[in-house]
Amino acid sequence: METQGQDKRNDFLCSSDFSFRNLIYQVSAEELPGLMDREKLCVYAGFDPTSSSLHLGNLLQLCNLKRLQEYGHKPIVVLGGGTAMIGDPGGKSAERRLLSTEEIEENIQGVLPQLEQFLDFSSSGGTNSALLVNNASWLNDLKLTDFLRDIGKHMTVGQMVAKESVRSRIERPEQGISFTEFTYMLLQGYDFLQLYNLYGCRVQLGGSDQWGNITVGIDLIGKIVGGKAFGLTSPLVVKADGTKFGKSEQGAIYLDKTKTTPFALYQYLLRSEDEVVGDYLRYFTFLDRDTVLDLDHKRLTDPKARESQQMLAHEVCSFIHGKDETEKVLKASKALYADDISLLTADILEAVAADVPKTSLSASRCEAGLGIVDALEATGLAKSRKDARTIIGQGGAYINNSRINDDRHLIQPGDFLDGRYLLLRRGRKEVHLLELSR
RNA sequence: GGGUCGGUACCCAAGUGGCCAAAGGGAGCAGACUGUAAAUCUGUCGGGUAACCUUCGAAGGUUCGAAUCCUUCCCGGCCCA
Repeated sequence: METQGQDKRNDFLCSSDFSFRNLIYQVSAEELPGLMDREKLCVYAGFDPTSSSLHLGNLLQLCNLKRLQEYGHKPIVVLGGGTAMIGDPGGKSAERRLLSTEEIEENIQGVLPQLEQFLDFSSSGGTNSALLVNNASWLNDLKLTDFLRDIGKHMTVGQMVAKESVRSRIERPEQGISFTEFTYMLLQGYDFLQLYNLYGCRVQLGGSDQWGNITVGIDLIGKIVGGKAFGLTSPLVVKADGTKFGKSEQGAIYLDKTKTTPFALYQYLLRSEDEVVGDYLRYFTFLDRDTVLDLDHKRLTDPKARESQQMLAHEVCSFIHGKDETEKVLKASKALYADDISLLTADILEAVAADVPKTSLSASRCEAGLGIVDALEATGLAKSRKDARTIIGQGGAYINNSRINDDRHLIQPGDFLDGRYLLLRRGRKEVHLLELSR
């Protein structure tokens, strides 16, 4: 439940904590883990503002930075205002659309406060308070000729083409890769060099797809200033079926509560599969080793209790949205998915109104009765009227947790709890609140 | 530039004048079983209550009738230059 204090953490070595959590996929040198235990390092991870909010896919590196900060290392968050202008080919099967400077600026405005929220940037953090920098500050004014002479000269095309991110695109001629994206790795390498020179930053973190980009930086630091830098990548986070973690059918799960409600985030995590929830607990929570092992054990002996899932959802939701919000969401989740209909009251719905998708409805609109089919379609729970009818026919439509089997069913003002709220549900997962306005 | 094969619904892929809103598989969605899990099984899977409407790379044409035949164009694979 609670994040561990410094005292307890010191019982464990930083590197053994990282290996316990399976956070180390690749390291550039065997000596890095030892270094993590003996010295206070400066480490960085970059985030390109390609969207106006961070999403679950960014969470692992954020957690890693925070974890390292708690072990006394100094984290630097690099906001990729410059690299976002170019676009990372890594992990993409096709060339991506260039973002306009306006879009990037807008995204920065969204992402900046989020980054600031997860790490300790205050001076009270001492010598290892976190630092946030935007690589636009050195990339955007970089002269092309300087760049080509100072950086480009140190990399051969052969090395660059050999990188997985580039090769996978070149090998598919129908995709191809533009010179622009081909250059991306050099910019990221240059970032590392800058951070090394400016802050003495010697370690870069990233997902396993960042390996090629990270090694470019290490090479540049070695060749240009004769320095020794390191890279550490974490495994790709996947779901039980092997697809990427953090994406729902509707798209990415965002950390911004206006884009993905805390309720939706909580529900997403709560539905984690048994096979992977143990990994997630290690990656995304700050629970100590014993607690994690205990949860592993309980999951084997009493999987029905789903303690791991609940803990995961609770911890991550608290980390992102705070404890108060999480308590509300917890209450909402219990009530909305309760088998016992009596638990569903107007008060509960009122409390969760902000967390659940909601549509207001004028009283006059349903005086004469609003068809269930229309309601499902209007709220977006069903993508068409036909879809709505199909769901009802299959027994997947619920009003206030009671199944509706008749597609001609009319919603009456009296169906609204306390005359105000009505809960519409599709299948097991999707809910939508109807609010009666007077 | 020449030759050749191809472009079908979210993806893969059958269909080669009417029985085609279009086989099959995957994904998705719903249900059963469970534990708001996985696996499995069932149903569904362009839109419309229906009559019917819109779809098979694009535009034209032939025909009572076209995804299927013809013409032009666009895009891709492979081979040759």
